[in-house]
Amino acid sequence: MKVKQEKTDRPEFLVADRLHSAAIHLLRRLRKLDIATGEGPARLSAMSVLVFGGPKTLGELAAAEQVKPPTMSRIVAGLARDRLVEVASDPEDARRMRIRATPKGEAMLWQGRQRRVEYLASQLQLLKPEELTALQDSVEILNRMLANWK
Amino acid sequence: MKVKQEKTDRPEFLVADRLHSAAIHLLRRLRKLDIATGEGPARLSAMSVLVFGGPKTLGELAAAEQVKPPTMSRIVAGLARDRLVEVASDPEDARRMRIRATPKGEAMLWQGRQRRVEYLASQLQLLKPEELTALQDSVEILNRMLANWK
DNA sequence: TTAAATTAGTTAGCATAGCTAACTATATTC
DNA sequence: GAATATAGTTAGCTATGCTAACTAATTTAA
Repeated sequence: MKVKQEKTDRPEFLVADRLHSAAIHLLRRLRKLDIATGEGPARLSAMSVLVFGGPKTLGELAAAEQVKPPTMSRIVAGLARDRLVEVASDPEDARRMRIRATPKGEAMLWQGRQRRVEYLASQLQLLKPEELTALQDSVEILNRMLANWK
Repeated sequence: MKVKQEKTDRPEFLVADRLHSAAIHLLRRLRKLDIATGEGPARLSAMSVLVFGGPKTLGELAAAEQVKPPTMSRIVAGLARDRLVEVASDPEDARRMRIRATPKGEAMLWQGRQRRVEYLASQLQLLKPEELTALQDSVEILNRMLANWK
């Protein structure tokens, strides 16, 4: 362990590792709440893109979610089966499909978000106000960084 | 959308949602690096617990990773098959198993971390120094919060 | 103006990772 | 010694990721 000390002491190394760990454990816990909505994280994330970003083609959705088309194809099929999205073919190009959230889908997303935030908020209460502020800022830094990744 | 404005304007709501989104997208990207190690995130996370926390029983590992025993049982079986961990029965209690990382397992973990940090570091260079510092602090706040969750 | 190439999405089939229910084996308790 | 409790496993389901190979539609080019 001692010989590897120089490696672990590099600050980006530590940030990378701790960030990885935090993301894994955060998602594991939030996933349990999401089970109550009856939908998994990939579906919720796709719904979120549709609700906040408006209708998208399958390819656009796959790109936004950084998954391959077959993966998104199956996710959309599931959402459509549950009437959370509506699929229509693009009149301009019959290969494309327009995917939009239904009112049912929007409602589901709001409820899930509500559930998540109520749980998270109860935990955030344990933080000092300045910690919450710091976290808030960093989440935006993180999201900006993620948005700019190649 | 307008009618729901009060909800979305609550700061914890926004932090929760953005954090959720950031965690999902961060993990999707890191997962792609981890593919190069030939191991999935659950395996890497379990290895990390073993390497940094020392040998554990299956139940302890499952608890640390917040998954059910059957899930961890399969993960450990895969790690053992690949000789990344060694399993020995506890002489005190034959029901228990002592799971420890092998040198091969430790090496794999170091390499994966190395790969991750090199990728992350290249992205972190795009941040201002004070943003990196802020992120670093917040990751610790987050990890503390996660550690204290019931 | 057809033929070739490209693009959008689907289908089939594989792996990982989560779960519950039901099981085996060992320890503990009464 | 019998009943109960505990540690892990096995079987089988779901969801989510992938690649390879396909269909259908559009665009490009001969």
